[in-house]
Amino acid sequence: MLTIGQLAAYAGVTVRAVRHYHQIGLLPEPERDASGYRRYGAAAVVSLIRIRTLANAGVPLSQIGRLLDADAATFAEAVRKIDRDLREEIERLETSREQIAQLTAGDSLALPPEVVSYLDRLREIGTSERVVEGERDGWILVAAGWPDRIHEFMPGKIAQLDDPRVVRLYRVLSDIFDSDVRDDPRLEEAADLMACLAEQAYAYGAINLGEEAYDDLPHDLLDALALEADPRLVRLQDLMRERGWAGWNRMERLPESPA
Amino acid sequence: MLTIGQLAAYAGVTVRAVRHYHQIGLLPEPERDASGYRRYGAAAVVSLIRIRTLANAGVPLSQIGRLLDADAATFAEAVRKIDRDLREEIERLETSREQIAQLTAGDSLALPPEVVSYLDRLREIGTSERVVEGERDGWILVAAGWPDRIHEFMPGKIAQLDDPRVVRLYRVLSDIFDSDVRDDPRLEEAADLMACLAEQAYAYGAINLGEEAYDDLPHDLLDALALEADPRLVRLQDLMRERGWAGWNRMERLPESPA
DNA sequence: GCTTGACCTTGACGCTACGTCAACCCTCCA
DNA sequence: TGGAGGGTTGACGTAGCGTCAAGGTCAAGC
Repeated sequence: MLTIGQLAAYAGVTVRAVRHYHQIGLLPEPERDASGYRRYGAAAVVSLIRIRTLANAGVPLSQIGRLLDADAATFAEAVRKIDRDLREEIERLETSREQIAQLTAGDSLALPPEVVSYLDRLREIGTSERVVEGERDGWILVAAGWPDRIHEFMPGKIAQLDDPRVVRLYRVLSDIFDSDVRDDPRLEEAADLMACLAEQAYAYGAINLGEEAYDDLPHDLLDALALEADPRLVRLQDLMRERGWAGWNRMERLPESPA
Repeated sequence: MLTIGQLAAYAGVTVRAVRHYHQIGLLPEPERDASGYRRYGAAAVVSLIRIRTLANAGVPLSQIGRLLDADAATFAEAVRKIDRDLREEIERLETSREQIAQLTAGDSLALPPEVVSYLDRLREIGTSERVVEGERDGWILVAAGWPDRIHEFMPGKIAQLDDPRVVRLYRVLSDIFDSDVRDDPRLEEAADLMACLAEQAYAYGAINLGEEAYDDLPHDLLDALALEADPRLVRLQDLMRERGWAGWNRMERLPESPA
């Protein structure tokens, strides 16, 4: 007669595993000797080896019991199902591997490559890290909610960076938000630039077009994100309203009012 | 301000997952409103999306916190390690798939193919299912403990089945163990056959040879297995001893005694 | 003002396949 | 006779949430 340790050693498993199989009813509890020790016969070794063979093949313990005394057809069917599960799991992990291969560093996290190069170009034209991070977070929201449509936006955004007024705008914004001045006079200049750009876009019809096409974007979420990032943006929003523009991520021309 | 449900919906995760991230400190708990509800800003959506991006890529939650604000070098190193882990896991599952592909049906469980064909040949020569199962269990023990050496045994065992005396032996044993007779007279015939075969093997030197080479086999375990399977084998063992042979799986010639 | 349904709260157990104490008992060997 | 090295049960820990349970809250329609 064998002790639990000897049984485990013969089958190449741990004592704990054997007790676990007892607990879940996979291996029947053997007789105890006078001192309460479990005592096993040679047949238990065979049972245990058969269990381990299936377990090593990736069969969940909950199914091994049924499988061990199933007919050939049932067995084959179960084996097919387990193989399917394994294939799916492997595919999930392969996908994970591809995903992490994309994650080289900070920016690329949750962002498609064209946005990453847009952010890089922002840095090149002298945009401060704070402002770039703000842009990044905004694009993360867009990329998460509208992964397909982001490809429509980016070419235009990247092209904008060739406009010297846009470059100037980002530099001014960088200066403003890198300082701690509460009512920065440079906010006026920024507002002027933005109004000017909005005017142009409106003339080209880009804004009306956008209004319809991008109606489902989470503009309020993007607005909230910006305002959370820096309260001075509230002031900038006011200045824009003075110039006849409302909204933040989506510009709207206000009805003319007696100023 | 967003409720937890809205936050979760924006990021494409479950409410439970968000609460879990709070619990493990991955996502900071937000302020509560008057009624105790959690209220989130837009920045929380960005944080949550960044977390999910890493989690979807297979990064364990316990590491995501460190990773989100790590420098590029640390990040790259961590990504490499995670990729290694994923590769290992995939390889383990691939191995599992290969294993279950082998497990077509009953016998092949835990047995190499040559043993399976040996068992099939046993059936062909008219061996009963009970005896075949006994043989199978014995070979499972041998295959588990000495997976390499089993290739040394099998050719000889398969060749033995061409000997009409061996065929006769298995048929007699099948008859005996399929019946319920306690002191079956056919046990005598079985003993005669076994003694005869042992004598021949001894003459060819197969037994002495085996004695040294297979000294490390678990003969006592194999003996125990047989005796557990059917108590009538004890009687057969006695009969063999009368004929000058001891042991069961490994025969030994007894010293001649005045009988 | 009341109901109803959808949403929020905390707390707790469940899942897989065991690993790892803790606290204690039993056996064997020098 | 004592110590090493077995064995016993019981309980918690792992990863990442799912899924009740037992309530409190909110918004809408009557």
